[in-house]
Amino acid sequence: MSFLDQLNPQQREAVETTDGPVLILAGAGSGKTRVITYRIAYLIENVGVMPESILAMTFTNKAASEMVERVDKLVGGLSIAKPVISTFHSFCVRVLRRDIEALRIPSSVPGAPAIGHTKSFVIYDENDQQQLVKSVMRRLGIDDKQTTPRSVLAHISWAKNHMLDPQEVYLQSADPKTERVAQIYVEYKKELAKANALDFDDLLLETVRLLKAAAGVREYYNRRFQYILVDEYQDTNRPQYELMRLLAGTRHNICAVGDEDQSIYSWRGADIRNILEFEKDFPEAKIIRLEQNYRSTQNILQAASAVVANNLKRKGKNLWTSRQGGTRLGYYEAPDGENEALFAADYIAKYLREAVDQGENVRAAVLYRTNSQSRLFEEAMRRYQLKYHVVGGFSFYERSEIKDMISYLKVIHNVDDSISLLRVINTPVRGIGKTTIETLERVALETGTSLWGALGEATKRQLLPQRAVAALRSFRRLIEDGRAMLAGTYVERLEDTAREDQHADLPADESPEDADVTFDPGEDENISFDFGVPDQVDASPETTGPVAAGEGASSTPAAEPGFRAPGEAANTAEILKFLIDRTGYIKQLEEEDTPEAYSRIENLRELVNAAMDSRDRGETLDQFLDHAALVSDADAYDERAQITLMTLHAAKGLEFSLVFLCGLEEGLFPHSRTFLQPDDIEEERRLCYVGMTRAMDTLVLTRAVYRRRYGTDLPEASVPSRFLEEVPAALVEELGGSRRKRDASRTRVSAPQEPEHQAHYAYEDEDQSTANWAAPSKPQAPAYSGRSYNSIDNIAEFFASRGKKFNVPKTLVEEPRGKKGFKPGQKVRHPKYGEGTVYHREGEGEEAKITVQFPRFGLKKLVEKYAQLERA
DNA sequence: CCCTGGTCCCAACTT
DNA sequence: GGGACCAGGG
Repeated sequence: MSFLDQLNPQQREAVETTDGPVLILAGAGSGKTRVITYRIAYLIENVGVMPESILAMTFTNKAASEMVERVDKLVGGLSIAKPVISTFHSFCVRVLRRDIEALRIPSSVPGAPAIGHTKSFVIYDENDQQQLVKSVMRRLGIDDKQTTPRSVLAHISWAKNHMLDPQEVYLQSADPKTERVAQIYVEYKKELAKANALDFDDLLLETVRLLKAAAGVREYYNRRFQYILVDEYQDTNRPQYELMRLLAGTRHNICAVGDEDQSIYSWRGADIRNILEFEKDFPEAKIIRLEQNYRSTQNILQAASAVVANNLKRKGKNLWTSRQGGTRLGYYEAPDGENEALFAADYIAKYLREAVDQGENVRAAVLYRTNSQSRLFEEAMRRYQLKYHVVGGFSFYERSEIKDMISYLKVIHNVDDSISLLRVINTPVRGIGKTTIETLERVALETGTSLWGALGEATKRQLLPQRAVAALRSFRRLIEDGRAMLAGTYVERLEDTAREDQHADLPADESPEDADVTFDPGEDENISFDFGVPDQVDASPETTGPVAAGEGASSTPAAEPGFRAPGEAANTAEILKFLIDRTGYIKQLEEEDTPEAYSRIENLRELVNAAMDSRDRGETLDQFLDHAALVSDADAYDERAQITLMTLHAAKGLEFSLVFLCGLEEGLFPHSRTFLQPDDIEEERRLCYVGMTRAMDTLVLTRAVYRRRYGTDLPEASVPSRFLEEVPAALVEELGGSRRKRDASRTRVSAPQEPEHQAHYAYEDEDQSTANWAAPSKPQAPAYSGRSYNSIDNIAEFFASRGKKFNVPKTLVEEPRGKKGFKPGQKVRHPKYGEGTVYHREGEGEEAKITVQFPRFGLKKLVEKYAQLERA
């Protein structure tokens, strides 16, 4: 095969060793993804393996979708059947949707339903989990001041990742706090079961339990998947490891790929021993090392290797590259976080411009330790009118209006989902208040049912005032009608709906109000807010997979795209429209008549669009919900974006011509929470290694001398990250910063190495500023106080004073004050959001804020002075 | 019962 | 900078 010629001997061996266990130790940039994808192609084309009997597991959706794409390029069009390439969690959901009921056990009470989850289970995200823990703690009377729900949840998750059940946590507990956690854990589990819900960790745990307990199910998957690949093996945790072993069956055609130097998820239970002891698990294993790095220059590789060499717990390896030399690493020491971000924007702007001039297509990334650092970089990029893409951060599915609608869908899908029910029972307000809910909760507890069950019971027992009963009945009908639509048995009840809500007297599809939520068929495909990867991953088993849509007793038979005949099951989009309409959700927002409200309406339309897309893919409601739970818009990693902002964790597996590694300060990176454990520091160092090795040509390290912790606090002086000290000085070039002698603690900057630069530093004017470096723990006002470099003018001034050729964009320096004065109705263009219409204006002169409606981004409030708006 | 505004924490990484 | 929670008035 011709594609094999593109591989080096080790890669080729890794591809061609198809049978038996193989461990591929793949150093950074050594062509790991290439090996996996070629191996899949080789199995299909050369060995004649059926595509659908290949299973590849990754950690992130990003990695999965990239792999799908690359495999498609190699073997696309050969067959309709595709290999299953999926994250661990997505894979588990599919298995559970098919077979979880095999875990059900008959009730001890004759005639009572069996115990255990059904196929209609819902997935609880972190928020849901937190609500659940909170309510359990409230009920147990545990003060959540000392034991916060957060910490309890973290503890429970830790236990789950190590496969400890509540009893084991209790037995191992040595302090009252852990005992309380065990107690909460028990109740938490019960509540999940009652709600027919699984949390993220359960997805893995229950799948493992299922494959262990149900031999038939296990055999089914063992027959189905003959070749298994596991990516990022160094980051597998205990449940993932067991899952892998169960799936490998007795055939052992397992191929694990990993790099112990890139293990960065131990906090999620990843056990580095999995990779270190692969040979013990599979004595017949073949080990293949990929040590040629194709990505980075020698300088970058050498620097990264020097840093990670400080770790004691590693096997050690020799990565080499044929890309001799290269530019030295840059180091820039910014006075503060704002300046650090502006420097990055400036540098990247120049870098990209030069590349364009030379006809090169390059990509740059800004990497940071914590998500909250992104804000400053975003602002800087906007000021420089640079197009950028942020990975992570806020999610579409985290917006309250979206969560509300998703919760409605979840309740319709599974009425026992009490957390979701609680969210929507009075949203929009329908007169069901605290007292009513408390009564329901009490009844639910007494009768051992979910809140939905309590709803009927409380009405029957006449425990509530007439008003509340009426409100509850209205809510109940809404949900029942939604369920009837789903089942295809929905019959219009005019007399009910008319009394309840004047909107409900028409089926969703024909309602005149539909203009709010529906788009013309010709148009709606184009108005898609990109909040998910194209779901080839989930779609693949549709055609061939074991988890066919609507199989068995699934409550959600597949719906035809387009309209439906009477009596046929409604699809997700139709139910959504029905809900929006019947609850009057949009109508209420319209009455609010605020920019924010219209923005929410816009988001709801996007949700309907998403549901229509889902329908067109032939997905059922549960698949739509699974997607919403597992695939966040953070995964919409846009490869075409020239500039990407993200955390170091999110950058794993990616590469960029230029990488900015920012915030290299003790306490931030390495993070302060890792100081206590030497092992944690080693993990931070690996994270640093991962970040550095993302760079192909240019790597710039930066640090801010002063950094603000929260928005308004006084900035604190920082100590340079220890990782900076570990980079060999010979490989580094100072980019106008004041990098002092190696040992920060004894530095008084008494003898500046580069006086001409130092002298220009504003904070050098005052003696005390240098003292801050020696005693950084004490929060202190910046020594350059009185002069803030946050304001635009000062930034320009600052750079001017330093004599640096650091061109702050013109618009920053010469403010076109009052020149614009955009008025409502006017069309404008924004560098990031594109064309929009001015909606509202408030304030005077340069402080004026204008609200602009952008077709794809909804309403944005912008300060006219800063927003780079143009007439369109 | 509902809405508002003030206050108190907080923020590590991800499925 | 911002979400979660609570007190107090309508």
